Amino acid sequence: MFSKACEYGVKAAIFIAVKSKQENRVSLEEIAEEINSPIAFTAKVLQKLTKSKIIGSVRGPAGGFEIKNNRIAKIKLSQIVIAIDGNSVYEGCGLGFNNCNDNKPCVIHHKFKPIRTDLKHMLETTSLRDLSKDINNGISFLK
Amino acid sequence: MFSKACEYGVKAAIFIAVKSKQENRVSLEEIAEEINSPIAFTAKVLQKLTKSKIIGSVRGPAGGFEIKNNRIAKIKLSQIVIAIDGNSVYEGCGLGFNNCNDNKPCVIHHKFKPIRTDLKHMLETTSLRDLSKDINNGISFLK
DNA sequence: CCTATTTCGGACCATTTTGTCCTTTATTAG
DNA sequence: CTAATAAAGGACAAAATGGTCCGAAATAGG
Repeated sequence: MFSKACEYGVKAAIFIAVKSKQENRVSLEEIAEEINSPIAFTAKVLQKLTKSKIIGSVRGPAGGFEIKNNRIAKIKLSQIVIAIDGNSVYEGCGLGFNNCNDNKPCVIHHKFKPIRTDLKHMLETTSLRDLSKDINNGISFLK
Repeated sequence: MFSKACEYGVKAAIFIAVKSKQENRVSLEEIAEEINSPIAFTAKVLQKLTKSKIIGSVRGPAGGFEIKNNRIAKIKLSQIVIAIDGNSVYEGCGLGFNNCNDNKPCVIHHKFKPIRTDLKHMLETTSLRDLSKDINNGISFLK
């Protein structure tokens, strides 16, 4: 469904949100440790999220990644997915056509449409705040 | 969502179903031409579908691929997807965990579950017959 | 039986994705 | 200013996926 890079990105963003609410910044190493991901590869993913202004980063001692508290509820899963995987999940046709639409549908277009719509809606309405709640409650996990 | 191989597999199976209803067998070349796919790669995909007994194949002159008419309504999209991509679409967690379930859910488990369930249901209830109808009516296309 | 046809199947190549390493750049503290 | 720290970013390596090529095996017709 999503690329590995995107999976790491979502997990990392949630962890950064959790930590940003509590205390301060988190380092790349802490993140990779927490979400059980390869360090250098995770760095690349975080760079994408930083360039997309989804997370903030500060270099040097006591630096790391952070998300301003007032933004945590505003950042939606859709933003992270688009920043990393592009909008293929959104626009992509189930059979890979790029000229498939309501007027000129591929054979499975109408079967896929409602599922895609639901997925899109879910991604656009689920915020980092929603997801970080369960972490604090110990209900869900990241690794 | 699905691999290229799987996309070709679905398209090919639908075309074979359409042709099997009308007349006789179709050759690899005809299939690749019709669904606009690389010939040799399509051959590999068709081999998988043949081994999975989803389609039938006959070698030699006037050979090709076919689906017995009484099977067209019974073959569901889910069978093709599983034969080619495995059951990752079914069991896979949205964040790639392999130990994620209702009791021990990942952060987005509950958000993903209904979407995955709908997708599964759609794949399990959509048959080659359903899909080949629109082709004959000229409503949908394969390339 | 021979030949043409068509799928089967193994080996190989290309591209994309995933992952590593190392140098540069920014920043903080002493 | 210097040293230590941590992200940025380029170059490279490994693995997975997508795709090609060619000979072997099956089969039908003459």
